[in-house]
Amino acid sequence: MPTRAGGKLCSAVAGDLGRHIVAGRIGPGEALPTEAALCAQFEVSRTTVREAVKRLQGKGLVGSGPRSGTRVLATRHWNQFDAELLGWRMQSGWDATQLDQLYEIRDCFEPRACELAAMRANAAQKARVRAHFDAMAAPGPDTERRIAADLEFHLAIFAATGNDFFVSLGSAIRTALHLSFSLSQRSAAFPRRELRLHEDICTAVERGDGVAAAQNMRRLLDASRHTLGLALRRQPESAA
Amino acid sequence: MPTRAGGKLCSAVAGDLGRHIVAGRIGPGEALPTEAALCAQFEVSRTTVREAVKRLQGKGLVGSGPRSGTRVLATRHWNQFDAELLGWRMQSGWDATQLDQLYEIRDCFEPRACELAAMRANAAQKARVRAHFDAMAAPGPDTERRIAADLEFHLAIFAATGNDFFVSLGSAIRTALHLSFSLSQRSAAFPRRELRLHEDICTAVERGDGVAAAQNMRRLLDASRHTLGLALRRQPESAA
DNA sequence: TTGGCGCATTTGTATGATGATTGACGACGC
DNA sequence: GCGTCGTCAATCATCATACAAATGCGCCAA
Repeated sequence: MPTRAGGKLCSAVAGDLGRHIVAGRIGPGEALPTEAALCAQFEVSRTTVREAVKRLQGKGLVGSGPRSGTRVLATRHWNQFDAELLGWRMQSGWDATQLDQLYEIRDCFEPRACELAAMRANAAQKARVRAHFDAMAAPGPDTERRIAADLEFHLAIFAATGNDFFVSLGSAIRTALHLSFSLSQRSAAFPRRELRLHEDICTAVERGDGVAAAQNMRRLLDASRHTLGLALRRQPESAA
Repeated sequence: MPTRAGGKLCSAVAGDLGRHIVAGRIGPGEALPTEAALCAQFEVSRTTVREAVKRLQGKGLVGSGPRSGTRVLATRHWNQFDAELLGWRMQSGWDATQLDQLYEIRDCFEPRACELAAMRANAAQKARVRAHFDAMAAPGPDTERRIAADLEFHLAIFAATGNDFFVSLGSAIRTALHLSFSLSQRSAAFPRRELRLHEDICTAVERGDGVAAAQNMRRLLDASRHTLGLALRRQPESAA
């Protein structure tokens, strides 16, 4: 298997620079050190520095030009759905506001993804969703594996939509989901309600009941928010 | 202003490779030509080739490793929300299925974005939305400018949500929106209904009426779909 | 004051060389 | 005959150096 992330040094430099940028230590509009300075700072060759910077360019973090140096672009140019970028943001600290924004996004597309999955999933896709639920529900002390199963459960639903954009969204927030799953300490006290909601989603998808699947996903997101102690900014339509 | 896309040659090579890949001319799992071959093919140096490949790596299109060469990754690794990637996909042909997938995503995000914008936008943000609507509604033969105003209208709504993810989504699908706007030939026969719906959205946002804003955006998306001759996969809740 | 021009700095591109990693193939032992 | 292990070679990763191009800044002159 080819190394997905490419080389090592280059990735390390890109990661270091990326983390510095997303942490705000080099504000938008400011220039990065010159290539020569970066070479000295990281003790690597100019080739490596340039390849690292090219990675950041591809994510919309920086733009460069002769004489003006390499400058951090405004955040609106950043590709917030880039998996690496999200990872860097998380590692640089992740406050309640950012987590709230993430849930706002999940609110948008996860219920809808459930609905589409229920409407379109074939037998194999449904089986995968069920399998990941089973792995999640299985008793045992292996918290890490349960979190992984939870994550795969959500990703399987995205895959079942048959829409590449949903799949991509899933990959993008994979790390973020992993964080939020980890945050809710569910080792011993996995909320029974959340587990039940997962099962309800699973069943609804298998039945092809899109409305129920979406509804249960909304409830699950609300429950997850509650577990994390976040405010409910969304109007709970279960009240309507 | 620094050149946002970075260099020229490097970007050209990355674009050529990217287009080839998204067009499926180098299927997932297949290997790209070796660096030496690419140098010969594009008549550039290895430095340029490697920097271009690094850009593609950053987008999840390819992964590389010694001896195995640089291989195209499975589409699930691709960052579908990358603006450049979307642009390449469009330039490589854009069939009804892909356009439909795009609208499925817009269905998820845009109504909710309208709702949030209505709930949170400050005076300046509301003014920007209104200004772009005015530019769009202004009479005149300048179709291109009207399309640009339409695009900015949607982006302004994303910006007004105050959620970075929405902003990023806006940038990501910017090119796609531009295409879909262009597809619906609205030079002379700009559908009056769509214009009206834009105004309704604008007014609802100004009033702070999130529900109405979202509802009107749903109608606008449906109308836009209709204009493009796409099937309505979504259950129109206006019937409920 | 203002206009243009030149220069220095920084990025962009090219080239050649060396090292590190890994997949494949063949040799060897069981 | 089969499996394991070591060698080999292909390919990417990194480094070092050199030159070209572009552009912001300051200087100079009108």
